[in-house]
Amino acid sequence: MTPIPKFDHTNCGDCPIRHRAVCAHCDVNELEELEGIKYYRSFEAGQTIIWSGDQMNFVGSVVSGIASLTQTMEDGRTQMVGLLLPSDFVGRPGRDSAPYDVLATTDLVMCCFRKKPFEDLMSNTPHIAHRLLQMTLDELDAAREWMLVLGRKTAREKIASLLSIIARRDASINQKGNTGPIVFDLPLTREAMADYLGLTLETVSRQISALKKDQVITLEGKRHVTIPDMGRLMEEAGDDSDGGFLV
Amino acid sequence: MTPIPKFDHTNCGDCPIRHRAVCAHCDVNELEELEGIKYYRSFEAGQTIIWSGDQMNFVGSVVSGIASLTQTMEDGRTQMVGLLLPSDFVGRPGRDSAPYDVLATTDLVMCCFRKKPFEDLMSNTPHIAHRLLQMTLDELDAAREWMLVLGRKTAREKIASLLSIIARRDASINQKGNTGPIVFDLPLTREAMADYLGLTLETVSRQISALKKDQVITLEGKRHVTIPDMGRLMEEAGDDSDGGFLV
DNA sequence: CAGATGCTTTGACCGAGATCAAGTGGAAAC
DNA sequence: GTTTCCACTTGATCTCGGTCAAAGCATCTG
Repeated sequence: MTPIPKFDHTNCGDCPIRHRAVCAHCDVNELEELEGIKYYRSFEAGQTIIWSGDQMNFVGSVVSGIASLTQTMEDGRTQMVGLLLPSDFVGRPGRDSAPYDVLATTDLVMCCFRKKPFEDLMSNTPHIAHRLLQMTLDELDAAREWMLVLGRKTAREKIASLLSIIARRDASINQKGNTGPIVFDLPLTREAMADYLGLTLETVSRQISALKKDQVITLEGKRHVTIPDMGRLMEEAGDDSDGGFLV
Repeated sequence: MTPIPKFDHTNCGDCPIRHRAVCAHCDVNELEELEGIKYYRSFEAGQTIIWSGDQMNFVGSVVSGIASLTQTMEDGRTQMVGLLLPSDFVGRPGRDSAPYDVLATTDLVMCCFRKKPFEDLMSNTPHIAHRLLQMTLDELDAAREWMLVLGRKTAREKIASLLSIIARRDASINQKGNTGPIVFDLPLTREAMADYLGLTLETVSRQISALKKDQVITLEGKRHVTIPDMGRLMEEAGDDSDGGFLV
């Protein structure tokens, strides 16, 4: 059994997501207030964090790991509707039941705030509300980008799109020079990718094999991906290769 | 040639979207400030309001009519990513170029604010910022709902989903008693529906014919729809028939 | 070691929806 | 009136991705 990831810093100043999360714009005093109501929770890969319809008595930020928002129909068809990376926000102030299942896709640490105190704090500190608005607008843009992928792209383009998103994010975190091949590990199973892309896991597998055969990507094992030419991948994704993207 | 729709009220107090738009929570003083920077613009059906990539020097609310946000790939494939109804907000404070094409789907009136003054006003009036956050979160929910439709539903379910969304909205505006058949006019062409649903216009047409044949809907002309049994339509859409929806 | 178990790959076949191609019907234009 | 136009419908055919089925492969278990 995987040990639950440990996490025990308590000082926001040391926090790895300090300047990207909902608290990004907070000054020292505001941060102190937040420290008063925050607590950490860890989840292991596969765990359900919140069930759709459940009461949500906290909101929070992903500190490390990946979570996903998922919708399921009665007959079992499921669609991932959000991929939450470190610094992303979970929960909606002003609403108390969850509209989606929230799953830990990898081992995960969250920085949680009890909902009521957070809401109170939010109404007094415009910095938090403003940052949350920014983040929500960014998520809305991402969701709309994804609607194009779901509605109009072919299976191959969908896979290429997902790979380029993951690659881009990884590049933005690791801050490397942007020349040379990009290397990363897929944080999702084939099934999770399928749920994200509106495909079956078989099709995901086939398209990954095809991209490998055509040397758009290289695979070591099932998860370790190398992208020799990012421009090529973007073409395969059907995007402008100039890739004018905000991260 | 269709005359451009007229609109000449200037008093926010009389405005039909007064309590649903971004100004919903404003008090009299705030409203007065808004009145100072607002102006109306009319568009006729089919006009492009903003091109993707253009400088946006205003933001605003849809007062009447319907606008759509659309993304287009180089080869012409297009996906609608937003359907803007009266009271919905257009534009993003803090960004100056548009990420999508904005089209007038029907004749349209917008209440516009020059961007800079609006941004300034927003930072001083939490009522506006807060309302905008609410509205953005609602749009994000709608976008995620739509991701399930695009990713996992069949063509028939997609059409039924779109019809039930339009029906539900119409019911919420017209505030009728919720018994008896629902009647409305489709505000979209077959092609616009196809762009919304990630289908071709031929498939849209076929599925509408099929729903008619199966008596889920009745058609007079091409656009006038009657829904004898809303529960039945929801079943066809693949939704829980209890329809726990916020409007 | 053998046997599970979970994730992944691959093959064979099928069908929903796309594509290509006419044709309909109503309203505006001449 | 008839011509044109546009939104829409319907048919025939093709194809991409889904479905069903089997097997590969790594890790854990006893």
